[in-house]
Amino acid sequence: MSGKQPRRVTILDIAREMGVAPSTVSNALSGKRYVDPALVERVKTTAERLGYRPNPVARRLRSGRASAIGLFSAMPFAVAGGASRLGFMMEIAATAAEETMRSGLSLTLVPPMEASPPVEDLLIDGALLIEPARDDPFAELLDARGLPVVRIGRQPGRESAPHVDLRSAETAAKLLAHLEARGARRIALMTGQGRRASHEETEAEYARFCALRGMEPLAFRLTETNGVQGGHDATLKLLAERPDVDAILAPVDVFAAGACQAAKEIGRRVPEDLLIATRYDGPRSLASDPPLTAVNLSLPVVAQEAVRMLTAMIEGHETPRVVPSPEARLVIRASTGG
Amino acid sequence: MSGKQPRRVTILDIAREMGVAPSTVSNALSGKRYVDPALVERVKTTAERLGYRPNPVARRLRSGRASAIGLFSAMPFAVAGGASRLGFMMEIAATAAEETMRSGLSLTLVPPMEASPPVEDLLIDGALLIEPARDDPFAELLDARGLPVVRIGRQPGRESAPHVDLRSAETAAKLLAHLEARGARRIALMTGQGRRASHEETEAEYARFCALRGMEPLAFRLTETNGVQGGHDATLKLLAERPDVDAILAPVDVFAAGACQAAKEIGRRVPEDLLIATRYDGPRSLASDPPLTAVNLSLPVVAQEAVRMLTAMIEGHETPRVVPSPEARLVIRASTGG
DNA sequence: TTTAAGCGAAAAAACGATTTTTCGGATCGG
DNA sequence: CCGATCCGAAAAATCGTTTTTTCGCTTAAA
Repeated sequence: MSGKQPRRVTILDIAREMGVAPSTVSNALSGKRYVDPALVERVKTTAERLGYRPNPVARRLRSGRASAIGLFSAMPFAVAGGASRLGFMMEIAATAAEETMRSGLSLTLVPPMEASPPVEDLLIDGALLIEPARDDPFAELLDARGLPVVRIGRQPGRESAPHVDLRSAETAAKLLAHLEARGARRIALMTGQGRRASHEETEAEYARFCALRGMEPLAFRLTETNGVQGGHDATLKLLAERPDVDAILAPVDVFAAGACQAAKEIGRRVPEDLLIATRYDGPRSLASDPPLTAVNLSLPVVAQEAVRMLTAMIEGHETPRVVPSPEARLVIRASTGG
Repeated sequence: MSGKQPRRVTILDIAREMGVAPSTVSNALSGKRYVDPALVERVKTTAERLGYRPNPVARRLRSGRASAIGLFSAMPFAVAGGASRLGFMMEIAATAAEETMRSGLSLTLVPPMEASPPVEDLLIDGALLIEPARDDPFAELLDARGLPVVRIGRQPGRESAPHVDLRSAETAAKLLAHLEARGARRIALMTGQGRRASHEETEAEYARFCALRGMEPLAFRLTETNGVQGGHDATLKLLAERPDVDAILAPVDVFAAGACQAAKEIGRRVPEDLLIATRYDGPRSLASDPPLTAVNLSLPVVAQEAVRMLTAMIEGHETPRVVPSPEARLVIRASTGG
C-alpha cells in the first residue's frame, strides 16, 4: 500500500557523491557565487541523475524565500460562505490558484470562518485580501505580521496600500443608468453595513445620481450577516412604507435575492412592478427567481493582476500600488426585463 | 510605511530570559513531554509577555510535517476550469478549506492546469483527489510520493483505496426514474470518455434500466475536453439520427448545457419535446436555459467527510476506507418540467 | 551501603538548505 | 625570492524549531 517514502535526495547526497562541499553544490545550482563552469555542469548532471528536488522549507528557513500565498476573504460568513459556498471568493480562488502555481508558489485558501483562523501560524509569504472593510481584522493581523498584502478592492482608510481597484463607483453608475433607462423613477439602495469601499463608493454615486435628478435618496445599510433573510425583511418593510419605489439596487447578491423573494410574496411582479439589480454576477444572481441583472466584474482578470502584484512584491520588484480592474460590463437579466 | 521588522521572538529568547533550556521551553509549550506544571506556567507567561509566535517554517523543517493538504481535481480543464471556474471543485474547496483549518492544517488548491503542476514540490502531508479516472496521473504521482490520499469518488482499479463513495449508480437510477415518470420513453445517455467511476456506474445502471423495460440503449461517450461544444454537437447528431429520443441524461453538466443549446437551435422545446437532466446541481445547471434538473450531491458533507478521513490517516488513526456520501436528492427544474 | 531505576531538565543533534568565514594554492609586484 | 593579493572551493555558522541523548539527582531495591 503506502510504501514508506524513500528519503528525499538532499544537497548533501550530491556533495558526498561528487566529493565536493555542500556549499559548492548550492552555489553551483543557484548561481549565487562563481563556481567553475565545468563543475557547475557536473553538479547539475549529478543532481538530475539523483533526482534532486530542493526542499522549499529548508530553503525558506534560511533565506526567507517564498513558497505560498494565502487568499483571505474579509466577507462575513453568511455572504461569502454559508449553504451555497460558491461565489466571489471561489471565483477568485480558482484563477488565483492557477496563476500562483504558474509562479512556482502555491495558494492556501483561508475561508471566512466563525472562529478566526490562526493567521500567525500560516506558512505564507504574502496574502490576497478580498474586499476588506475599514477596520478589517485580517488586514491588521497581516500587516502586523509584516506580510506583503494585495487587496482586492480598495480598503477605506488604507488607500495607499497596494490593491486592485474594483471601480465600484463606475459600476454603480452603470447599474443606476440602466435602471433609469428601464423606466425606474424611484430607486432605493440597499448596501451592507461593513465599511467597504464598494459600499461607500456606491452610496456616494447613488447620492450624486439622486441629487442630479432631484430624486429623494432612499438608502439603507443592512447587516451582512443576516444574509438573504435580511434583504427579504428590509424589502418588505421598504415596500410597505414606500409603495412608490419601483427599483432596488442591492449590490450584495444575497440582499438582492432576498428582495426578489419578498417582492414575490407581496405580489409585486419583477420586473413589471419592480426592478432589481445587483453587483456580482455569480451563481446567486443566476439562481434567483427571476435571475438578476448584474455586472461582469472580470474576476479572473482581477485575480490574475492581484497575484502578479503580490509575487512582484514578494520578490522585491517594483509594482504599481494600484491597478484598476477591467471595465465592468452590464449583464442584463430578467429582473430588469432583460 | 512598513518599518523594518523587529527580530522575531524565538524560543531561544524565552529560554535565555528564564535561564532554562530551549528544549524545555519547547516541551512546555507543546506538552509533548512532561514538564513541571509550575514551570510550564512560567514559560507560558514569559512567552506571552515577550510576544512569542512559533515559526511555522522551522517547525516544519524539523518535524517534517507540512501541516497542509492539497486539493486536486482530476477533471479536465474544459470541465473543471475554463471560463466559468465555479462548480464542483470550488464547492468542495470551500468546505474543505474550512474543515481543514479547523484541524489546524491549511488547504492548498491545485487547480486543473494545462501544464501539470509540480506535484513533487508541493508542501503537503496528504491530498484530496476529485473523481479520479482509472489511470489518473495525479493519483499515480501522489501514490508514488507515498502520500495519504482520499479520493472523492471511487477510482476504478483502485477500489480499495480510501474514498468517499459518491453512489453514482443510485443517482443515475433516481434520474432515470424521474425521466420515466415525466413521460420519457426513449432516453439517451451521454457520459464522458474518462474512465471514472461515475461514468461507469451510470452506464451500468442505464443498461440495467433499459434491459428491464426492453428499451433500446443509446449510450454515448463524449470527450470531456470538448466541453459545451461537444455536448452540443453530439446532441444535434443524435436528434437528427434518432428523432424519437425524448429525453437525454447527461451527467456531465457541460454536455447537458450543450444539449440544451442544440435542442433550442433545432426547435425542440425543452421540456415539452425533450427532457434533459444532469448530475451536479451547480452554477452551470442553473445558468442553462432552461435550468437543468439535477441532483443535490451534498458536496459540503462529502468534503467534510473526506477531510476527516484524510486527517485521520495523516495522524495515523484508524479510519474506514470507504465512506458513503449522503443520499442524493433530486432537484427538479424546468428542463424536465419542474 | 551499594547499585539500579526513575525522573525532570539540560545538552546536543537533527532537519536541509543558504550565507559567511576560512583556507590552500596560484599569481603578481617589489 | 619573499610577502601581499586574489581566487575558487572547503568548512563552518546559521535559520528556529523538534527530537534524541546525556546528565545529575533522588528514591527504591538488594
